[in-house]
Amino acid sequence: MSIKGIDLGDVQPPELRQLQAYFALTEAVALLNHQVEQQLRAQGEISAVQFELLMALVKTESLSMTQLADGVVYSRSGLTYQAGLLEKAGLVTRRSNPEDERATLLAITDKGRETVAKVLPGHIEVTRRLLYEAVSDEDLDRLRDIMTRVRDNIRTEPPRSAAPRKRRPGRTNP
Amino acid sequence: MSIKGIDLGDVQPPELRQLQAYFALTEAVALLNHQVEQQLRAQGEISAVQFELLMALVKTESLSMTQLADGVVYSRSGLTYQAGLLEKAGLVTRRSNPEDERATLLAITDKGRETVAKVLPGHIEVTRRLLYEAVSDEDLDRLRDIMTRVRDNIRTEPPRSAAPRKRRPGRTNP
DNA sequence: TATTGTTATACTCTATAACTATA
DNA sequence: TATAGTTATAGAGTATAACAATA
Repeated sequence: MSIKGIDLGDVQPPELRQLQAYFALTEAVALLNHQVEQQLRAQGEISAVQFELLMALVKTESLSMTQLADGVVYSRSGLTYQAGLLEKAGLVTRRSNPEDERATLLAITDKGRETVAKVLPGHIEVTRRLLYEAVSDEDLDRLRDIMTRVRDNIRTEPPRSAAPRKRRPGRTNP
Repeated sequence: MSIKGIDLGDVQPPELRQLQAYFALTEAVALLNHQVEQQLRAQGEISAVQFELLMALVKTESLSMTQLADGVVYSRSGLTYQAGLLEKAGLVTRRSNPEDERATLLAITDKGRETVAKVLPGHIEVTRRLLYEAVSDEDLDRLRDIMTRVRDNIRTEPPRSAAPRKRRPGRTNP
């Protein structure tokens, strides 16, 4: 198989279909993220990352940095940076964990909850218009199942560069 | 419906399912992109954006900046920046279009083709391992169809912030 | 006047490595 | 010694606005 103009040699039809799926996937998500960023910034003055962090905190009341990092793709320093921004904006608090003085516990504030409440309807609106409008309910469930599987697949086996440090005990190799 | 710990008020079950799909989607793609970036950087010293641009040029031999911008999420200046990097690396050439001296035509070089050829097998390998391994052939086709529809849906109607300037004639409003 | 592209600039974000403190 | 987190710093990337040149 060859893509017009270049000899792609080993790219066989199944791989080509995979490439198409991959490009459609990443392009769609890039466009989607772009719009979501705008909406979150406009209505809540937060980024998509910060929204993710707030959503994680909303569900749990208090998380350590490490626990939070498990849900995001960031380096530890990047997370510290974002936590700093959120704290400065009054959306979260940081305190040390009495049971382990090394840890920092993050908790969402009332203002943080307000921000989530303020931003969430618009977020749902945007994703509905851009994502779900083009997708049947059936496909939506399928999409969720597929991507959940993909996410779990990526999260399990391969070395996560987002976690240069092993979080789980029992592993000693770098 | 409420997510533990906060009253999310208007978030009804269907919206909740949508949110779950959205988060799974973006999280999976973020993880995926991360790994792909590493592979491309390691094997070809290019970023994912640059890979996208090269792939677009491989298929067409010559594109203007505007045409290229249509396929990416970038601002014009961002594209100029990336084109500059690619040119400096010797992977593309820039020349002006004889038929419209305003335009800049990009073309991939032999070295650019070599880079694509060098990087593509690894790219396919990574996406296969991370994306397709968790997905049946059937689901893959479905995923491609769904995301293609989503992409087209986003690209058509709403105002694309990536194109602050209208590319198509006949629209005069800012 | 509208369009194509570049430049200058400022800013956001991310990662690496060194560092502190606790377990 | 290993782990949790922060800081310092450097680099990549992006966007905005002003600009030059062509249509």
